[in-house]
Amino acid sequence: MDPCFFADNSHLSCPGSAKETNNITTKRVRTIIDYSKRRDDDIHDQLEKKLLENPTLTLRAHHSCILTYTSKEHCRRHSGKSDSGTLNATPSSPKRTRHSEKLFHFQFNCLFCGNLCKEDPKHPNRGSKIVYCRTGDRKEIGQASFKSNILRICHERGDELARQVRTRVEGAVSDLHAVEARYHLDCYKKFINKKNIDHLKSEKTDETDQALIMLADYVNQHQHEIWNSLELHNVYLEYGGNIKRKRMMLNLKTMLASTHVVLSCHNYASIMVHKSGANKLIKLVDDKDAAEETDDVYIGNIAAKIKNESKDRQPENGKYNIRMNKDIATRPVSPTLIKLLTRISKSLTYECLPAIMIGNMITSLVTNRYTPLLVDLGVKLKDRNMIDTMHQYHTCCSYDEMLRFKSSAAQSEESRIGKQGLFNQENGLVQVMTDNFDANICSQNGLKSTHAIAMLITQYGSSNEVENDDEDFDLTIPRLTKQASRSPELPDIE
DNA sequence: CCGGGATTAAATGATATCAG
DNA sequence: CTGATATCATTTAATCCCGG
Repeated sequence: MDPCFFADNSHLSCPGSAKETNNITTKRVRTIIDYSKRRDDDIHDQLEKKLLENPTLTLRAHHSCILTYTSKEHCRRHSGKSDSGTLNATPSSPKRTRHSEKLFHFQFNCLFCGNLCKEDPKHPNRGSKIVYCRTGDRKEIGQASFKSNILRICHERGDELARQVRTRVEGAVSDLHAVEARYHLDCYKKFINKKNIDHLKSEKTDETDQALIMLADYVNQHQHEIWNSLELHNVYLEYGGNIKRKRMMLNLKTMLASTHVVLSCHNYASIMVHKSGANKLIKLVDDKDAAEETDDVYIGNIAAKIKNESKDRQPENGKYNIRMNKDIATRPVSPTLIKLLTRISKSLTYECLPAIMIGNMITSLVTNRYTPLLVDLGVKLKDRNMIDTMHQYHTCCSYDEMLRFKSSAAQSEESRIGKQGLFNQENGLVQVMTDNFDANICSQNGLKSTHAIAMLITQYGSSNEVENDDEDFDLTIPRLTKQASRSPELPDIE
């Protein structure tokens, strides 16, 4: 067999005689010369000499060797980072698909909170009671239907939750009972609760609270007096105000922020005083550094707490989860962190995915282990570039870890299947059903038709084992060591 | 602080797939 | 078939981390 031209001609590592070499046409030889010039090596000199001697020169070489040699990518690698401009080209952003949006099914999710709304067959009485929408309209004429009632309350509430609920309700093609809508009784109660609605309303109308404005005027007129919150609230009530003391103080504080200060101490009524008079009471320090220092202390405390909680919840090192759901994803997240996040934004609550993501990222960074969610995301991303990119942001595991998971999963599954013994006739009759099926336009053969057979193998009786498995099925698989995941032990074939 | 194992990013090589 | 590109596993040097 003729040796590969590239075997001793370049720095490429040619597989040598391991594979058959191919005939290389004269045309291709010329392209090799071109690339050789670009690479600035001595191959083009050699080849051009040979070509002069024999204008119809052909060579023997491995196809892949030529591909590697002439690949733009390899040329770029070879020529170093001189033209690294293209290197920094950012990878295309991931496509936004419809299924990346949170899905809502009337049959599975609560109409109001949007969370899973299904009875647990094992514990039917556990959790909030589930109500199924049964009737379309009220019997009495003139009574608003359940649907229009909800829409009315949505209008009254006017908050984010109401917006979501309205989208759901209006999205129902027909009546709610027709789409088998359901909801948690508690959620419904919370939703229609008058107090909650009033609370939302009062929040909105704070700015136009006449009683508060009058109170502010009153306080302004008596600049030299010192008020405590109880006195202020009494005056406020006299003016016809209707919100609680604490909230009133907060609102008043923001209204009078430029002229008055509020001095508060835990368990004592807050004191409001004009800034000019405050120094009589307490020596005021307008020191930014001091404020920052106390901030530092607070942040330090919270950080330490979150760190400890995260460490307590670190995922087991030797196990991988094989299932993924919100519960598993939330497990490693520090509750304090969630509290903090919820304070920052209402869209970062305990239940929402971004908060879970942030929590997982933090736990992973603190404990230096990948949480199940990160591994899951890594597997989902699949593409190496994506994984590398997202891993830089620590939103998924490293590519290596993903490989390791796959390898662990494969080996674990292999041993499990081995034990199943579906094809062992001693466990019961093995039944095989086959049928051919019609052409699928996507998978046609050369004759533009498919000739495919579907096969189903079952065994009655062998399900016993599976059912047992289901009861307390091990939801984890062992995490193999690096070495074991790379060089799998081949199963013994008997 | 240090040593050694574990992990990682980047480079590389091999093969598959795409497009003309 | 050719050339370009995508995909993927592996190697390697650098870095990290943990226990002593």
